[in-house]
Amino acid sequence: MRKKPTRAAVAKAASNEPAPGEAVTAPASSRATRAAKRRAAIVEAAMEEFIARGFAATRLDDIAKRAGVAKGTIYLHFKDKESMFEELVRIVIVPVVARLTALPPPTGSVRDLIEGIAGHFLKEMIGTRRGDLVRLIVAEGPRFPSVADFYYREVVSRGLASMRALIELGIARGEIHQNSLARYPQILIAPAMIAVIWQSLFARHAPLDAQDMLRVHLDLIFGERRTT
Amino acid sequence: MRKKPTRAAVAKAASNEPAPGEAVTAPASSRATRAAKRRAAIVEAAMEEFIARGFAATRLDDIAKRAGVAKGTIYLHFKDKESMFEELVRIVIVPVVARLTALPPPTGSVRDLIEGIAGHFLKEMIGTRRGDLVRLIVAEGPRFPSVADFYYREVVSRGLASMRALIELGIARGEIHQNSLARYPQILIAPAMIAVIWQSLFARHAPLDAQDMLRVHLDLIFGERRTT
Amino acid sequence: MRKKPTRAAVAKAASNEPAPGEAVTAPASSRATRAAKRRAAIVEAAMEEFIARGFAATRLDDIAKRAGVAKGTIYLHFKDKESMFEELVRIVIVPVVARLTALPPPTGSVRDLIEGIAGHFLKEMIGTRRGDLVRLIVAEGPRFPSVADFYYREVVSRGLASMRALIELGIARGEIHQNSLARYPQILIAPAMIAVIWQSLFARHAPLDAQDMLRVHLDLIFGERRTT
Amino acid sequence: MRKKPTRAAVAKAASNEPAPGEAVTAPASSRATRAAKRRAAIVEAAMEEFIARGFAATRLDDIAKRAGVAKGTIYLHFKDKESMFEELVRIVIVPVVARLTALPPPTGSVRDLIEGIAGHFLKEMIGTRRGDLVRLIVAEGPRFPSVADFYYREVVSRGLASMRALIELGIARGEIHQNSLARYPQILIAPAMIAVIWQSLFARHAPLDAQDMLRVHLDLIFGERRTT
DNA sequence: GATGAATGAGAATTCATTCAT
DNA sequence: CATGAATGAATTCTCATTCAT
Repeated sequence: MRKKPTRAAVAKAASNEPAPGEAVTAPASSRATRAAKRRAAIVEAAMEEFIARGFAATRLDDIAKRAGVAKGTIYLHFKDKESMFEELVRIVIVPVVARLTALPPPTGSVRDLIEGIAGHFLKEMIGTRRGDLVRLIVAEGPRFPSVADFYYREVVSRGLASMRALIELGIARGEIHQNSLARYPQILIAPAMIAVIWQSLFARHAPLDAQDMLRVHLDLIFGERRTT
Repeated sequence: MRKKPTRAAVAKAASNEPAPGEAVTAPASSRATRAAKRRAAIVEAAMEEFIARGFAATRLDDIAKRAGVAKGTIYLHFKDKESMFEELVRIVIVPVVARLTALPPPTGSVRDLIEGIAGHFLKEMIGTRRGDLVRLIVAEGPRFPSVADFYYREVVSRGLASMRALIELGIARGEIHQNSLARYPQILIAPAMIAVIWQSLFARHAPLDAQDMLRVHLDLIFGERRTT
Repeated sequence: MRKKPTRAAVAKAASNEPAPGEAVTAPASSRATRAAKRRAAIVEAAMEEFIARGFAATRLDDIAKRAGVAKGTIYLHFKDKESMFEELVRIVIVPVVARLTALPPPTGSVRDLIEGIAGHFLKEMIGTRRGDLVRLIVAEGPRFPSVADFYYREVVSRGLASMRALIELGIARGEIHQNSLARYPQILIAPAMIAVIWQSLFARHAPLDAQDMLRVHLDLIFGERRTT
Repeated sequence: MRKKPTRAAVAKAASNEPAPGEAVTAPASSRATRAAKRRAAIVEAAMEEFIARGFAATRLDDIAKRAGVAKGTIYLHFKDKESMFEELVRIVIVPVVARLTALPPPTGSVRDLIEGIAGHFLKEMIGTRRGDLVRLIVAEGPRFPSVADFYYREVVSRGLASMRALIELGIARGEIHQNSLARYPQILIAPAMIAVIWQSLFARHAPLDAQDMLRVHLDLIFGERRTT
């Protein structure tokens, strides 16, 4: 799931105790921390570049420049461009997964729950790095099956499972009347996905109020709200 | 100092013999016809390659090989790789636009109308070149604004306008009860789009019955059908 | 996925062993020194090739081969072929300019002065790289206005100014009787230029004794020497 | 001396009598004439292009376009680019040679004679195609020995012989006092050559009054004119 | 560990030349 | 004869990857 942690990374973790008798000014972390920071900088920079240009058109040179490291340094952290890309997606997606798993405090109506989750999701996605990441995966998926696989396994299937659970809860509570919806939790997600893609492609032609669209869509599922 | 009969040339020479017994009226292919065929072959090949690899990773060499022409021939038809890509999208999209415009024979219920259209759309899109084209545009759009623009202008805006018209008709006829839906025809389209993208990314993990999902989604909008 | 020790790299590694018994003080060539040597090698090689074939017909590949570096290395030093050519001319011309500026120790007769200068000039130019450079500039000047400009500014205008000064000195001292000559210092130079061009074009048909021709020309200006 | 006249040219000259009984509206010339015109157009166009861009950088496509013929037509008249260039120079130079040979109507003083000839030469050369041709030969000579050879044989050696004859006449008549000048007729020509080259390289920096410079130079040889 | 100069395979593009029409 | 579409060798330039310092 996580890839082989790179020779270098391992070495880093293992060795590099300050030589005995050497001044240990910067407490403990020193080397290891700096390395970690570098790695983070590379990941961050790479993500920006990959999103902006796609895999093939991204130059390691630019990543290095943006990350403030030398080109060679990248190879201390990643085997090559391809595995960098694959690891990258993993690294960036993990926190998303965490949030997905740390599900909802099941209070209030199912609609409010979903509206809250989806609203939050949209806020995080629209016009954000994260939203672009989705587009990146759509774009490069076919050439990086392992990325598509990972994304499906970690994000899509889990997300859909959560949605399905919520839908079933809604049905059980009588909030949702259409039983068959549980078969296609994708329908619940679809407008949000569309909104994300819309932003990066057509925002300048026709801005889209994703939150409002979400509400309309939920009205479809839960029935229109009484504005009372 | 150059030249040699070339596999392609040979093949062409061979294939152009009219089948025995066939009328030899038109002196085989006129020069213009030949050129047109070549061009079509290039377009076809290029589309395959671009879809399979994305813009940057596609080699003109491969396009040429697949189209059965020499590399240089491509440059007789297209200025360079970029404009080839841009023109390509236009060329392939135009027939789609035509079909969009030649819209509905307004018979029967709005639901049947939409189900017919969307069903046809899905059948044409899923697992087809055309579906992949959508993914390609999503993937390359940000780096080819002119492509995104064109697609928005010719396909998206028109398609949405049609959908909006249908929704309004549905509302007027009392088939659709949620007026606000007319504000977001995207919602009508969303599941179909999702299905298209799903196919090219996740089909092997979890096949998706797009037609069935469409029905469920329409049930959401029009109310569930009595199975009577 | 790349690499291989490369003839050049091997050669370099071999040649850099300090000769046995040689002082090994300076740790061979520092990185900077190496780079400078490489650059010099490229400049040298490029000059040879450009002179031999002209700008358009020169292949970067050949320059690289002759310089003993990889093709890509050239691009670490020069933006592209054109700017390489332009910089090259500058680089090669600068020392010439220096010598032009470090004028003459004004001893003896003006004629002797000029004969000394021009003789030296001819010795340096005829059958030398430097002479060919002049031809190269004549050849490529129209397509490289910046080169022609540079050459005019740095060499031609300065050279003519020096000549004019000498002519005026000659007039003042009564060695030159034709005042109008100061208007056209080009006349002083002309035979030398002709000689330079002659060498590279017609030497094998009819060798030209440039030094002797120069003497005859100076006789024209200063009056024939008494052979006493 | 002249190259093989090209299969096509020969054929053209030989055959193409109008078919008997055919209307001979456009008298005699018809085919042959048109071909000759074409050829002339190609020569003219090629000369323009070669002068403007040099041999290597000139595209046959551009020559064809400028000449108003198809690219293939060029190959009916010339074997390939190289021999086209070589023949071209010959073709353009021949009339020059003719004029050189049809030399002097030996009237008046030698100085007037030379001033007339050189003046005419300058008028024809400066800022003209013909002047640029000289530069072209200087530029491409080393890569086209046959061109340099031809030019030397037909133009340079003859021109110098003429000059030498004139100088000797001048010496015999007492107009020229420096006997050694006859050894280097190049000196007589040098300023004119310089002027020609100057025009195409430095004219925009510093215009040069070639005729005036010529006069000053002749004053050097013949003594200053009394303005009486 | 870091660096970045060097490498050279690879890709886009050009253009002289051919040849079917 | 003329044409110009087609060819593909040749050339420039890029960039992932390596490795000496």
